[in-house]
Amino acid sequence: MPIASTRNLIIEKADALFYEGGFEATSFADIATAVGISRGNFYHHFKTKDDILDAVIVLRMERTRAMLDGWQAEGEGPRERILSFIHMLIANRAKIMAFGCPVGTLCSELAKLDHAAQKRATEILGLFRDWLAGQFHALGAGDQAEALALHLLAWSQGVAVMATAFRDEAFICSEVAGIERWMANATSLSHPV
Amino acid sequence: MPIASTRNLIIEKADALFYEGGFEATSFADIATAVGISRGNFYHHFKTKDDILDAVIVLRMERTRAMLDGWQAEGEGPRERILSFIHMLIANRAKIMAFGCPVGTLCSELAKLDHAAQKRATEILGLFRDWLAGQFHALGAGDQAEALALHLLAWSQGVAVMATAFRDEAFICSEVAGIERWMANATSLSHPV
DNA sequence: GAATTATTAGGACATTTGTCCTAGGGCGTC
DNA sequence: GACGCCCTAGGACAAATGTCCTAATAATTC
Repeated sequence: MPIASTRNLIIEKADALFYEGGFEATSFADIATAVGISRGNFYHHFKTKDDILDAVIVLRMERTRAMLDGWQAEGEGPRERILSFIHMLIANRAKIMAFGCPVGTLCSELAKLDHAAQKRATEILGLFRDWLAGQFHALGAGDQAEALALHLLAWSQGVAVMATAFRDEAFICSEVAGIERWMANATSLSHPV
Repeated sequence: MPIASTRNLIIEKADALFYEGGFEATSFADIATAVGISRGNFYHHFKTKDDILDAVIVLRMERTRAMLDGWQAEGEGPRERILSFIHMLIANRAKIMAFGCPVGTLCSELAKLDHAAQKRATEILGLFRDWLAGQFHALGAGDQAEALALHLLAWSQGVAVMATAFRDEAFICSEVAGIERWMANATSLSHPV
């Protein structure tokens, strides 16, 4: 856990505000107010808004890596690890219904803004993809591992978008159940989708 | 086809700009420039930015309804109609890779902005859901029809998000092929997912 | 304790934002 | 030809935006 320096506080609050309100709609003033510092102080830590975005992406990458490493170290099998990933949809359902998936919505927004950081944001999705591919590989999926990983990522992204649009908690649960059924079906894993 | 009045031109351009740049990031000036009129003229047609958004949503609803009605009238069976829906992912892949799904990204953005129009935007997704549910019902899915419709909608939304993030055309194609396989499998249709 | 650096507050700056007003031009109707 | 009405241009307006400067304070180093 990093020290609670002003800089880290800014990144923390910016992370939440970018998630809950979007990058474009969140202003310097919003973040400064949330942190409780003056706008002038802000400039000492971050020269531009894009610099904050970069820092937020770095933070999210570190947290994602830490989360994946944590699941990896828990000692259970790849099937259980994949379920840990999927159950994020349940654990974070309230926030997902309100704001969507933090990574997916950021990638979408940055794509529309034609923002240089979009590539880096996508790398977070890449972390999930590679980690999931590793799990599927361990399950014996062979060269289908990455395709299965991408498919599962897309599935969860779709659930997040729909859950946000319809504010439908039951839908999240039924889709997660569907993924669990899909995971339990060994045949599906050698023949993707 | 509506007449090309200034008002309709504004809605048309706003529709494209909202899609390609996002609602929040698109300004009055952007739309006025795209249409080729002065900002003052603008106000005569739309009092607020939200009014334009409403008009854009109405336009998209009409176009969606027209598209669905068109597929309905083509005389083929429900299975072919559902495939028409899915093949939008292929037909619009260039735009989807650049800007995502017009409806999904709008719903996500409006959710973050806590915008009053989010509900209306979601109704466009509702049109697709109800139409798809009708097709699944015609396929004999019974009371599973709506669940299947939501699942397929989520699937396509997920593909759109991933395609945007990774700019991956091959992924779109392979997922569409997966959906076609899923559609061809009658067993899946009585046991969703 | 002095010197240097890091951090802070407050505000300036030009630009852009959404919104709104006014004045005039083009139009058809009496 | 005069009237009224829709449409248009241009700009005014306060507020907010990202960016940047200066001066004062706090912390660290010697």
